[in-house]
Amino acid sequence: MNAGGTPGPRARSSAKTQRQVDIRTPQVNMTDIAREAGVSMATTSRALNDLPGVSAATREKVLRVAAELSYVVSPEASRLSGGSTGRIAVVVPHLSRWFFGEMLNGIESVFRSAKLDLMLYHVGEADNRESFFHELPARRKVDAVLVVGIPVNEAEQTRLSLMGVEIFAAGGQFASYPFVSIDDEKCGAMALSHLLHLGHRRIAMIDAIDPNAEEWPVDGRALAYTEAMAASGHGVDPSIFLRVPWGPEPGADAMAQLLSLPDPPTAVFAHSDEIAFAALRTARPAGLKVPEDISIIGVDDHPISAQLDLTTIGQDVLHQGRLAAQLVVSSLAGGTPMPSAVLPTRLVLRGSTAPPAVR
Amino acid sequence: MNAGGTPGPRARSSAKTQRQVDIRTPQVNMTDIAREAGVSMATTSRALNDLPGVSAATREKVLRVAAELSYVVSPEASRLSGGSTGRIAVVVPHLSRWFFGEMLNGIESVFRSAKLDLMLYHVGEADNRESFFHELPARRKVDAVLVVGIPVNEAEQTRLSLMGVEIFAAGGQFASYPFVSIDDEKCGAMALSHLLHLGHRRIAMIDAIDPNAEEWPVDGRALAYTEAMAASGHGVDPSIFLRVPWGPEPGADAMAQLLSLPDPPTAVFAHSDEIAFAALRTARPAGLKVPEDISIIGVDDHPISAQLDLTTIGQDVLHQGRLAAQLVVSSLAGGTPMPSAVLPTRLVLRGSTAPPAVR
DNA sequence: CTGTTAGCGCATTCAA
DNA sequence: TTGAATGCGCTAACAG
Repeated sequence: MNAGGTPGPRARSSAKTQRQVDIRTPQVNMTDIAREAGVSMATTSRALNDLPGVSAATREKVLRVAAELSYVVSPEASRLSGGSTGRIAVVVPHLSRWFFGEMLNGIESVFRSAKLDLMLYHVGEADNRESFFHELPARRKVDAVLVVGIPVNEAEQTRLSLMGVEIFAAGGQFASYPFVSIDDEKCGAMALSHLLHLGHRRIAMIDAIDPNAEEWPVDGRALAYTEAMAASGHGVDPSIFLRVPWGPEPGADAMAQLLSLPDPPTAVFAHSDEIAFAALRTARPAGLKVPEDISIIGVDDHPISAQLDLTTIGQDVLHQGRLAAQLVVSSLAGGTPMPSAVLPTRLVLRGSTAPPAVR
Repeated sequence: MNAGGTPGPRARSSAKTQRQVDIRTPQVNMTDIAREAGVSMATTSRALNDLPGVSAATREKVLRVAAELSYVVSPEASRLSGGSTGRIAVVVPHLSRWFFGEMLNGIESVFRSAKLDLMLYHVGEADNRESFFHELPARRKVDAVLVVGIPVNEAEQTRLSLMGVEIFAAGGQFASYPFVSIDDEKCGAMALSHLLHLGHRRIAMIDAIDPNAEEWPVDGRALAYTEAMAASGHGVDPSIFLRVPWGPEPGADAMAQLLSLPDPPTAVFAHSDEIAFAALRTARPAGLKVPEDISIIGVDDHPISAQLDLTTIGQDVLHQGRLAAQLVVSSLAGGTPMPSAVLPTRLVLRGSTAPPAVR
């Protein structure tokens, strides 16, 4: 009976939050724009979704009306009825480090132009990581997951793909799912090659490890270090191969430790620029000049590195982010999948490295 | 006819992306768990949503079955049927600057524990800004918008509130909507007070302006500078009050310009630490020692500031982010609204400031 | 305390 | 090329 034109259940009496009145602007829905455009909902839907089977004139009219009423499809309803969510989850292990901000920057720009919404998730500790992989994919909250800088283990991969969510990676390591990154080993090799060519023999490394991660096979940069040292015939001296948690303090402590050695290194390869900054900062008060007394090289080409005159192995993080996002977009679009990409790194020569002082 | 037990419309032939087969794991839905638990969907829903009116036994049984089948309610369906979206839009003007990363960090942590999803939007240029405010609010994509570091103009506010989306701000300025920030004027006053107390008379400011913004009433830090200089009786010399675009290069250029003056300043107040870094970096090659020849003070207490021994006006960005997010959460929860907050700043005394050299 | 019923807004068959 | 009808999975009245 009430199927006629009566208000019906539309006027919900606002269950829990007894608000004054439900003054919400009447939400424009597809029915409205269909009526306004003088066509059926089916046609409206087709026009809006750019599907075939709609005359140009009709489509244009629908789009115009939709624009006028500033209508946007409800992602919930669209989703429920079988479409995609139009959302991508981006998972990062850190938010206040330059590298991840830059990645987000690149990723966001691509998603924005593809009209995809970016859902940001910060997974640090193991527990929230577990809850992330458990909860997020559930019920298809997103169409895909793009993880930045961290590995996804087997179980997590399985869970995601079971839920129909594709995985992509940026800035991590080579993975079984599509990814974009640099070659950390080559990166390390470049740094070591530079130092060795300068004539350094006693080269230290301050490697940064993530206490929360236990799955990355081996840190490529550290691997390159040990290999290069071994290959050069100098061998790896454990006392100058330090692995510390990421951060300024641990980095500074490691540097101090190196400098206090009876036979300190003449050069230091820092896992990343931010660690190198700490090393630079520690060398000076210790009475050492960079690069005269000790050379320091980092990785990233952080914006501040130029200001500190730090020699580094540069990578184009923004580009990695963009490329990874494009990987996602193109894959979702369904065309031929883009291949994973390994981006080049480059030696950025500045003033923090020089030949060792003659003894 | 096909209403019986035939595959029916479930086995969609995947319109655009002719995938191999639709091998998706059969999604468990509420109907399944209701059947399995031997109760109705309504009861199941109530049990799952922790609503009253369900016997303890029944509830437990439902929860157990749900757990066994690792079932999670579909947020889409749940929302469609009348709830909120559970999503908050966070709008930032920059992504690769420390300040914004730290803000995101704080914000994300609160949203995560409140089980809200964070949708990240980067609005830089005016055009994408316009499209953001035009597209986003429509159709309840989010329950609220938290803007970081930028103002929202009247039109944008109107548009959002019309769509039933509440606005909140973090790290910006005082606004008509709920916000959390520091007092930029007081912040500037602290810096100036410090320099004046040290005995500086000729104090420069390198202010960073955002070329894209035109709406912030007046930059509080710059205002404090001009006021303090005027109040101290030294007046404002336009030749040492520089306003440049944010960034290392503009900052360095500004510093170089100051140093090339016939009567260079003895102290520099930089809009933010990152500008101060550039200033530090520029002073040295020019043959000036910091702080002996020139004092430099920044704002933020960026992690690298400690390493560069930069005196600065510190602010707790992480806390601002958290507080702002809590503002959103509590408001959405519907209880008594939390008040806007102005967080304190502090003088972080380091080695880049000292009394001016006696002439 | 529990089940029945009716949509939420949209995409998608199928028939026209 | 279009329209009418159906259901996506769930919540919220309303009865029992």
